[in-house]
Amino acid sequence: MIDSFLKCDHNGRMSGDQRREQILQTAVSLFSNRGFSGTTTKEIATASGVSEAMVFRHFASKDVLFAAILEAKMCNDGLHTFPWETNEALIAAMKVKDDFAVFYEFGKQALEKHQADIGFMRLLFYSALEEHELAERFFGEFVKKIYDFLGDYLRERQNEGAIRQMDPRIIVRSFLGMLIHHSLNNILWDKKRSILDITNDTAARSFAEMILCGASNECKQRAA
Amino acid sequence: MIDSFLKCDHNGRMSGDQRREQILQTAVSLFSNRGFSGTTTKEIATASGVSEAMVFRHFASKDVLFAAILEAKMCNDGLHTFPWETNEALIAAMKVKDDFAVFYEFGKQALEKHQADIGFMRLLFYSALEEHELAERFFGEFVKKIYDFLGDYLRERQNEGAIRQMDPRIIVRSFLGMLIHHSLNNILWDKKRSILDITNDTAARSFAEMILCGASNECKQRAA
DNA sequence: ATCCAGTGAGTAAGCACTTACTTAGTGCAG
DNA sequence: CTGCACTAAGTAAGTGCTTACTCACTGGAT
Repeated sequence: MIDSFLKCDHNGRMSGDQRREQILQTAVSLFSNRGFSGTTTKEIATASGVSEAMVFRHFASKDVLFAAILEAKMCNDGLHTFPWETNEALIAAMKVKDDFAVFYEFGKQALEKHQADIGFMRLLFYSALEEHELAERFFGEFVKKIYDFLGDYLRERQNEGAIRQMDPRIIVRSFLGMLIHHSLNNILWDKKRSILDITNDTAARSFAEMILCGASNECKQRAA
Repeated sequence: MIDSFLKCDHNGRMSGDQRREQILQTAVSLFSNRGFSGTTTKEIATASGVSEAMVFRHFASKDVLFAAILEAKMCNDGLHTFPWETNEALIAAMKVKDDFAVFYEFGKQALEKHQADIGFMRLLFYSALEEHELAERFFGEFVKKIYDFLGDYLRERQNEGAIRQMDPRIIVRSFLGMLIHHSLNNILWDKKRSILDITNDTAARSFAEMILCGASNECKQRAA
């Protein structure tokens, strides 16, 4: 149990579970860099330091390997832990109805999560383009719930007169748009941040400010 | 010249130029649906109604075919015609400094362009993930100029006191984020629009309103 | 008779996946 | 503690099929 953690030599013989996990991680990295059809089982084997046959001993087919990755990513990588379940600053901000803090905390956590798992982000996009299961499940099990959660909060604040009367889902789409597009720029289009190089904190702050002003009752910008 | 346009029968014998163009269009569709490595030359040939050999008569290799697509897309599909060069409502709005109309017209045109060429959008994303040349060129030759253009307009309006003092590139990123994320939802993640089903007009109107309120001087949302 | 769009039948390399086999670790009877 | 049966980790060398790409050839229009 304990000393299985110490076995970090990738060249030697591993236990079945260890090797399986290692092949899985290698495959995540390769799939996220080159896509499903752009990655060969030979490459996965070589990068894992084993022969191709070992890949097929642990995963019956390339498709099964991909499915195992989905399962692992959906279970481990906090897809079932939502921001409002763990982020205490966010929970506190919601209790006292500090709208700015709510959006700021939510945004910052999202941006940091994106940055921490670029591989998962890329995998998600590949999955969406190639219409693999991951994209659909991610959308159904995660994104929809975010719309519900933020939408509910906004509706509550609308009833209290704090926020302008409009479809709250449009506000959520706008805010998520800012966050995800910003991350996408950093990950995919402008890795060197030549156009805009700001910290996650500045970004979250700015986006929260803008979305709140945009949704506030005070602003008299034409609604016609 | 003229009657070459009339030859629409895909089965018969075509002129070299016609066939080349047809193979190109077929390839665009297939690459955008399955990605580069997910599409075979055989598929392209069959879908074009010719033998594989014909594909290689017109394009020396699969890579050359892809490069030809990039060239065609960059030249034809309005990558060198910017919104502010053709959209008269936008030009007029800028003259009279009707900020809402500027963002509304810009946004609506963008959303409609995205919707009209889903294939190109998908190709762009595949290119970005697979780090093909298209993504880089598109970003350098198109996106950067949009940042410059909208940024310049916003800076001007800041000097006139109409817009709050903040980095105008953050405003541009927020606005483009709303637009592109919305299109991406419709194209990639939520094709059936189960979360949010609004017209391009409603979307452009809402986003323009929100970005302007968010950037206005009036709103007193916390800046700390 | 001469272009030239178009083909059938290839080739060599690469693909996912399998087989037949070897080696290293483990428990346990003597 | 040793030796041996048993199992699990690992491989080399394939399988048949697909891939990108080639070439000698054909038939219809000018």
